[in-house]
This record gives sequence, structure tokens and C-alpha cells, in this order.
Amino acid sequence: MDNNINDLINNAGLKLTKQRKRIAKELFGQKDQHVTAEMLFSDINKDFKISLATIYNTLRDFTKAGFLQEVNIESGRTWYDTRVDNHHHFYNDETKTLIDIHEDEIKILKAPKAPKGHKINQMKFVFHLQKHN
Amino acid sequence: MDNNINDLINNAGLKLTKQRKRIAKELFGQKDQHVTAEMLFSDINKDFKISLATIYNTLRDFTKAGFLQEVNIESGRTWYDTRVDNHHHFYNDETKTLIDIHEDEIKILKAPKAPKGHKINQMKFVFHLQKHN
DNA sequence: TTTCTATTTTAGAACTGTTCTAAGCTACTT
DNA sequence: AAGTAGCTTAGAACAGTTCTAAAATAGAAA
Repeated sequence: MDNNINDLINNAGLKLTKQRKRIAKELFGQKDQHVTAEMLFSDINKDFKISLATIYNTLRDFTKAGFLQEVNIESGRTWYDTRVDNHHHFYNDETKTLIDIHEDEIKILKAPKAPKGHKINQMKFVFHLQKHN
Repeated sequence: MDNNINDLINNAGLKLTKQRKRIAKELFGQKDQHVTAEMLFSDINKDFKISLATIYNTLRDFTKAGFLQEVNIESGRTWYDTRVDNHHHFYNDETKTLIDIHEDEIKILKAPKAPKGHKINQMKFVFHLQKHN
């Protein structure tokens, strides 16, 4: 099960370095995580010296390999989501936190028609949350 | 009708400066525009000297006044939309262009339930486009 | 094992989009 | 016509991210 990750890294044509193992552990150790590069960097650096460049390189590599999905909500920083299936998000603007929405929690009766010569490749829905008493 | 814009600026408690008039003309001269700060800056500067800081200041002021809506799709830059009603977007990742989707082109049968203590404040849907032959 | 090399990591420079600063200018009020 | 709050500006500063080029290392080959 730990090897699962290692095998995946290898199968993606990536060398199994200490840094990648450590990042993978951080990301895939618990499920459904949402992280930014800075978050990963400071969390890991509590007990494992790693450079910010490696964090960015690895996030890019893992995304390319399909282990992660980028989520863009606020311009200015990129979130990485360990869920790579098709799904959507709640976003709490106040606490700046993301919550997954499983695809079957939404039912679309009518989808917009893509412009001529194009088709819809991916749908990304963000539901902004507000406190409610 | 030109005064329309000027009145709106005034009513928002903003002084009617040359720069704001010019930016307003650029933004609201034709309808349903999507611009970035850099786009506005270079378009206007073709015939009217204006500083980038003023562009940013004005985009912020106009947004606060409700004349514009921010759209965040790619992290790294902010789009401004002259449509301020509730609507959604197609995004062409290849050409980096936005197209409005009127709200009635989408019908949602089932919306996700907001987490306890919260309610959905705003829904922002992005439909990523792909070429299709 | 040891050697070899293509990858990887790294510190720091560079870059992009945006905000801040503080000095001079100007729209509007009196 | 003068006064002032608000505005514009150039450039510095900042945040997030990518780039660079030198040193380190995983894994293949001998």
C-alpha cells in the first residue's frame, strides 16, 4: 500500500527520490486534500529539509502524471487537489478553504451549448459559501 | 447616454477624472467585455497616456462600485467582466478567451447542500472548451 | 561493487501580476 | 480664486511561480 505510491511514481517515468516520496506521503497519506505549494513547503519542512523549487517541480510532475488536479479559484495562487475524478467545490471566501462536492450531489437538467467548432471538455463549478445563522 | 456612465461614477462617490472617463469608455463603450488590467493598459495607451497603477486602482474602484465583476479562472491574472448579473462562462484554454453564458442556458435540478452554518452565496461555473471537428 | 550518466535537487535570480508609497496634480466646493 | 480631499503617477515592493546552472543522486550497466 505504501508501495502503491512508489510504483505509481516509477510507472510515471519518475525516479523515486526521497523528496518525491516525502511529498507523496504528505499528499496521499490521507485522502481528499487541498494544498498550495506554500502549505506543502512549510508542512514538510517541519521535519524534512526540502526546497521550494522541488515542491513546485513535483507538483507539476505529479499533475502531469495525473496524480493531482489543479484548482484555480482566486487568482494569485494555485490549489492542488488529490481527487482527480470529475467533481466540484465549495469555497469559503472567509477562511480560504475548499470542500469537495461529489459529482452526484449536482444534477444538471440543461447544459449550455458549446460554440460552433467546440465542445465542452470539462466543467468546473465553484459554490462560494457564506456564514449562515 | 454618455452621461449615464459619468453619473454612475459620480453617484458612486468617485470623482469624474479624465482617466476614469477614458477607462469607462473603453469598458462600457461596447457591451459584454472581458478584460485584464494589462489589456486595458495597452489598449488605452495607444492614444491616451495613463499609468498602470491607475488602471488597477480604477478596476478596483469600479468593481467595488458594482460596475464590474471579477472572474478568476487561471491563477496568475484576474479578468474583469462588464456583465455584473449572475452568469457563467465558457473558457477557451487554448486562446485564453472568455464567453458569457446567460443564466437561463443552464438549469440545475439538484444543487449541493451547503455545509452546516453556511449557505451558498454565489455559483460560478466554468465550462472549458475544446476544439471539435 | 564500482562506475557512469541522465535525472533530480537546490539556492538564488528572474519574472509576472498586483499592490503600495509618497509626491505632485486636479476636480469640485466654498 | 483658493483650498482641500481625492486622484494619478513612477517606481519600489511584494507574492507566487518559473528559470538557471551547478552539485547531488537513483538506478542501469559493467
